[in-house]
Amino acid sequence: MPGEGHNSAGEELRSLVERVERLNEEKQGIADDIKYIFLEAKSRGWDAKVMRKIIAARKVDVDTRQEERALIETYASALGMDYV
Amino acid sequence: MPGEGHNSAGEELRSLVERVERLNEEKQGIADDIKYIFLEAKSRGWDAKVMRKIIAARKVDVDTRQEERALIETYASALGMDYV
Amino acid sequence: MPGEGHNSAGEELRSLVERVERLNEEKQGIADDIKYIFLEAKSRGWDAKVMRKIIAARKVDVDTRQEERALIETYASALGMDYV
Amino acid sequence: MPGEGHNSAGEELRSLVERVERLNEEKQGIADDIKYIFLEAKSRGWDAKVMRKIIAARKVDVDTRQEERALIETYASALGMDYV
DNA sequence: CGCTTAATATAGCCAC
DNA sequence: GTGGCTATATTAAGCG
Repeated sequence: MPGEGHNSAGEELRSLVERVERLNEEKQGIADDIKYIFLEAKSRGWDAKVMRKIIAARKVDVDTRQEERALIETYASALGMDYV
Repeated sequence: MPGEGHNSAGEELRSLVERVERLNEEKQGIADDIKYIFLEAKSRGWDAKVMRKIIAARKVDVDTRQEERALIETYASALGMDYV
Repeated sequence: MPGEGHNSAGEELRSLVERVERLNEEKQGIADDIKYIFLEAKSRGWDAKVMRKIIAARKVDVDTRQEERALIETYASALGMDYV
Repeated sequence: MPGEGHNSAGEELRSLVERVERLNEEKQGIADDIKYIFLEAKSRGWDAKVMRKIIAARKVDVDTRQEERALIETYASALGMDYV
């Protein structure tokens, strides 16, 4: 452990731990906000499961996906595989 | 799907989706901050894995933790294992 | 814990634990075999990273993927999003 | 890509990929077997989570485990925490 | 509340 | 040997 013999070692650790805990709380708060939005959407008749799929799909940048496909297809064609 | 026939249905869905996406970005930002703190801690000589255990332990009370440990020791003893 | 008072409880637990451990060893052996194949492929000039992509792509059944896309596109069109 | 111009290059790649796929299937089969054992254990009243901890513990020797625990306690004490 | 799926954490591997 | 990356294992969330 760092700072052996210095009484400030515990303070440093405490500070690091508390910073993480504070951020974890913020993160949880945001997760709660998201959950609330899905509840709201559901109450308006939308399907949360499909919404999640859309959000996941949008997360993958189109260009990145196309680049990946080009790379994959180069090799896939060598296998004669049916990659749609 | 709600609002079939109203052109505002897509807008409502879009709004909901974008609100979730915005919050997801914030959440990811915080996750990155946390990761950075663990890197900083590591660079100062602290063990990130142990820190995570400490942070998890601070979330549950002493009794709960003792019960979990007692259960593990019971299983270990049933196997004739040295579990310290 | 089950079998409280029966001396066979520990035997049952031991049996379950040892079955899992045995299977874990087998699984590890196969993982080693796979690692060896990638080393062999590399020595023949193939790119392991791309091979992994191909393997992952083949794992997703084409029909399943197309069904998912149809579902996603239904909703995506409501957002006017450019899902390629 | 190796063997450019030789029609056997694709076949070599295919062979490598299929060998990996075959082993992945075997590996998955074993993973399923393990999952089944935990279900069986659960149905007999054992706690799968505790069993996993026991199995993990059996992989490391007593000294290592004691050192890890001592480190956690050192951190906890630096924070003035009750860690039992 | 159990069962399935997503998020997170850990560990192993590879390249630098 | 350190740091990023991938894969696995564990945990939490969501859904019926």
